[in-house]
Amino acid sequence: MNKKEISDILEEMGTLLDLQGANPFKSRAFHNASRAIEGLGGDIGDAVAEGTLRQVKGIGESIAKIITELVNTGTSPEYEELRKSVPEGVLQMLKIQGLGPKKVKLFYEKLRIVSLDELEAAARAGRLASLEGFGAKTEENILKGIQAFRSRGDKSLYPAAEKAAEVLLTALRKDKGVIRSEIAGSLRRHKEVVGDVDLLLSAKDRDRTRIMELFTTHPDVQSVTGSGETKSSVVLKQGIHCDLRIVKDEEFPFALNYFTGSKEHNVEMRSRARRRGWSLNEYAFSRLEDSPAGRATPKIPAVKNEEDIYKALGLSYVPPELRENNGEFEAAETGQLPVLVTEKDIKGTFHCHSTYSDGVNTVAQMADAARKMGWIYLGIADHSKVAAYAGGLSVDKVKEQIKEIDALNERNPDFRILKGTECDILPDGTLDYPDKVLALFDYVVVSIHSSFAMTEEAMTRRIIKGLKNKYATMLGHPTGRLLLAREPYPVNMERVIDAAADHGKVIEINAHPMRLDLDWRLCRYARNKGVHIAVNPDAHSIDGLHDVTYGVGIARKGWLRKADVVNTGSVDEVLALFASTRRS
DNA sequence: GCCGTTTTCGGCCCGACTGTTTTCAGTCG
Repeated sequence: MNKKEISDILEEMGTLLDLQGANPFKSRAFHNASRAIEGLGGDIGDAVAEGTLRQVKGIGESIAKIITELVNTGTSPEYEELRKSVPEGVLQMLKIQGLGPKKVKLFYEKLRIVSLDELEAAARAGRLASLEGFGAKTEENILKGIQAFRSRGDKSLYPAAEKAAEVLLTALRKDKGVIRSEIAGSLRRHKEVVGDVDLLLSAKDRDRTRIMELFTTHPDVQSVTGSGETKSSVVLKQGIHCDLRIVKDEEFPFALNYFTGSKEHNVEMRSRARRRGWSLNEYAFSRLEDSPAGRATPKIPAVKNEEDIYKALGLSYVPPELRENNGEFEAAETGQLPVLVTEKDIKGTFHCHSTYSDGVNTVAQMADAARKMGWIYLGIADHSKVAAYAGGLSVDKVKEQIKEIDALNERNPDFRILKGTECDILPDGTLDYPDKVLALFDYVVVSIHSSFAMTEEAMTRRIIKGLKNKYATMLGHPTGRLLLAREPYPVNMERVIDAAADHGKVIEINAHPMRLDLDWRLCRYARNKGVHIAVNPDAHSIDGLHDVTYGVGIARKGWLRKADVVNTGSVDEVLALFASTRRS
């Protein structure tokens, strides 16, 4: 059992204790332990074997015992006992916005509701209003919440799906029979949320069965929903659906193109092939029987890779992220497609949390992980004082953190930790620290965490006022979609971007795993206005740094080049840009 | 359940919002 699985089980145990109405501090201990394990560097198996678990803050005698059992046997009596106490459907109800353990417990105990379907029926029938403290409005909100949950479905966020896909591909590539292999589908197109993972590989016919078996028996596979010679489908332990297709190597470019999509892009590709007298499918180009009258069908060119397919159709190579039939064909025809920013261009990032506020790793650990990713700087931007729930920093703490960062920088001259803050924009548009405190930082990320129920006009003014502060550098999670489950707060982003352009401020693409933010249209709008864009993971742990991939995807879909992204610059370039944001 | 002593018990993050109340509990970030 790995770190993630242990952390998830501890989290679930905490939730189950909440549902039982156990001592809230006990349940919190489990939630804390879950976070502690998540932030643990190194292998959990090693920690158990070396007996160093108890040294981790938040892990005491009882939880250390549970973790040891989980690692050694795959389960634990305490966990099994807790699971038995609550039907599975009850846990699902907690995923509905606005429902917490207290209300769910009430539904379960008073009305014997044990599934989302039953909850929905009860809300429709007005049976929830019979409970003390519940009324029509609550029922309405619950129905809305269920609908939102269902429409969201069992989709996964990009970073999680990408990680799962890489693990499988790495395992499959070890088989000598695998010639070429690639992630396909919406994941390759870098969609923010993906429904399932498509893997494609090429191999000789005689190797197919063996490779398929390697796939369906992989340790990450929970259940096999279909298996054949050329296609198998499984559900992974993370709940992600995953398909594997195996084709002949000469078919690989066509299959990769076809299964990458999008559907709209494929339709246009095929129609362009037809105009040349060819037919295009997932295996090959072929000559049309009835080619366009009066014209000789051109010879079908040899295709070795995807680039060759585009070349044959008179197009430059279209990166997967742009394949939406959204202007990419026109640009590819005339050689206007930009060279897009890549993950390798990223030299660091700015919006990360540490143990000073609600992160699980120390500043030093975060910096060390960033260095190992090949970055040359990392900006720490912990919460400001009003965000008490997240351990927002008092002014004294700010000074303490700055001192620590200065000391770390002195010791490691080859890596730079940048001093930032994620400062709340208060309801009246002022910032949560006075100017003389803001002046202490290298840069200031301003963002909204409270009072979401404003009119669009009021919210837009609030954000623009916050952003216009002399010390504000960058707008954090800009489109207000704080959670997948939550509707974005009302804001006119075009006006905010215009204001950022006028005052030389930066807009971030926030890539927190639970957040869907600046979408690619706004990204493109900002670029066209000359606004600088930063790709930030909003990482709360060393693993969270990986989520920068999410923002890179959005940047690519917004047609951003390396030069458009702030964090492709050197330390000096970045600091100079940040200094320039203070002129206004 | 964990932590850290003022060292084996007592404290553990808090302010705003919502829907229901008429003084507050539950949820969220």
